Amino acid sequence: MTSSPQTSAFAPAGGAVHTPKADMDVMRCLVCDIRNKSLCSSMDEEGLAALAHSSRQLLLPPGTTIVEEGEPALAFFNVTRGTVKLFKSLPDGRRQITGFADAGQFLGLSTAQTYSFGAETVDNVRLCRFLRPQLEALLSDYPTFERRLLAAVTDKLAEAQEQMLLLGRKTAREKVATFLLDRMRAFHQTANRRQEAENMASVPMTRVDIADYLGLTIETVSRTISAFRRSMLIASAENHRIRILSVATLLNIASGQKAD
Amino acid sequence: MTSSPQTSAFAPAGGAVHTPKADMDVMRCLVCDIRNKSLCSSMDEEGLAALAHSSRQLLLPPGTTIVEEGEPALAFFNVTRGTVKLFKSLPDGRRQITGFADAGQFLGLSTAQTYSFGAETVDNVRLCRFLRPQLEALLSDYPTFERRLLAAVTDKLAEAQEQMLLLGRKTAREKVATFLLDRMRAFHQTANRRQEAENMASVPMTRVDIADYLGLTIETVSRTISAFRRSMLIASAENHRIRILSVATLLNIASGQKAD
DNA sequence: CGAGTTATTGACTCCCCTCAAATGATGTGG
DNA sequence: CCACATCATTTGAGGGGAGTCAATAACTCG
Repeated sequence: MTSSPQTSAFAPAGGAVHTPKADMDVMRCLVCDIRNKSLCSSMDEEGLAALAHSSRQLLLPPGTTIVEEGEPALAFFNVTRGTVKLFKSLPDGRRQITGFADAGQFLGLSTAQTYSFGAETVDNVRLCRFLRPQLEALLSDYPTFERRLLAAVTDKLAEAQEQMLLLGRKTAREKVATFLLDRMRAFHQTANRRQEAENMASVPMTRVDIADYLGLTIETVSRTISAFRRSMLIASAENHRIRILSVATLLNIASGQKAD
Repeated sequence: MTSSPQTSAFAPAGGAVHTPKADMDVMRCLVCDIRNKSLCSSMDEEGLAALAHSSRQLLLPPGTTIVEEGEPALAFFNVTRGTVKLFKSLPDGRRQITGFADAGQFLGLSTAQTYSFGAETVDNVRLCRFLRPQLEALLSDYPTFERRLLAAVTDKLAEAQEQMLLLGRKTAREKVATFLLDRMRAFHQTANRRQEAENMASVPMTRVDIADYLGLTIETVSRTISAFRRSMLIASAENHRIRILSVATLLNIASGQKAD
């Protein structure tokens, strides 16, 4: 909504006077700590400025609705901090979480007029919102950006297929093992210091969310995690974190070998 | 393989002498009966000629492997007739079919060096194969084609999310009802004559495939279909076809209402 | 510290799986 | 055209893994 005059430190010479706010806005993507990950990595400096110009940054507390199933698909988002859950529901309230979008992931793409899924923040989330016309302009103006988005959606599809294998054919034990390893990888990718990330998994979501993601009940999730803890495969850590004590064993379990 | 002399009435005037083979090749997409559906619909006549030039047509019998899990991802395919199954497997043989690609659907997209899934024909299949460099050239040369592919992948992702809801949260009864309705829609889209397609579902795949698609066993699939038949919700027809007698009731079941 | 939320653990149930056998469909050669 | 082999599907009987219901324990945050 705010249409501010945009002339930045990197802009070609010109005498325009501009507000600090506008300055900050155009800088946002250039200094963003995930500009080299995610879709944004397809952009050069000029492109990053265009991204900043096309988007608006949002800071949202845990449990905030980002998009609602069935509502008009007006915007596209890029997560730059925190974790978002995507889900679909049945009329009686049964819910399936189809994925978690961590920092660097996008969400909100739709060819239909309305969203076919809901999205909600898990923890404190920072994201960039692109309204649809602006996203389309970016796609047209920056072929590398469009190519990068195509690749990102393709990756998401491969992920979805992997998750279908999990939901349709894995046991509870295998599901939870897979989940913990995935969370370890996610933490590894988003953690600032690699050292402390070693064998650590970030699990900011509740048991309800985990159950709805794995197609289980909270009781089964809880029992399975307890069993892993008793078997010394994992150990609890502070701040919704779990330390993986035996990656190899969990890998075996996750891929269906019956090795304990 | 059979190259029959093909010089058609639609060929542009011009004195160039060319082989019948080349003629046929360049015409293939221009006369394809699904050129207005699928990705190809993004192309004008010149584009269709480019498509034909970039691809090779394959005719495959049932049970033929198209791509193998873990093999180099060298090609991209567009199904123009028949049905293809896509799947992922666990080391011990458990399998999840992640989708069926009917006429007009694509398959084989991958950002990785290797395919993360397998694909096999269900019945007699005709498809167009694009080698990777040629696909990439098409994407660069025809922006509308790339945009269309992005939309197609986005749709596939939405489908995958719907299937995750099914796999994770629906009962056997709900799964089978959903499947039958989906097959009805698929038949509706690909049938030549709309009249006979009314309430008809094409089910060319075996019980094993259906079970692996729905995350069930063949016995449960069979029992559930038998129960629907006894309840007069469906009736068997010739040629792997099923007539839906009560779409409304099946819709209720598929969406989780307990209405019989 | 207490009220509300979230997680764990236990006892029991049930839906779907497993194992097994019969029936039906498809194709092949005599 | 039929006998026979093979494969796919159906149906039945019984068992088990995850769900349901219920109570307790452990957080979280005024």
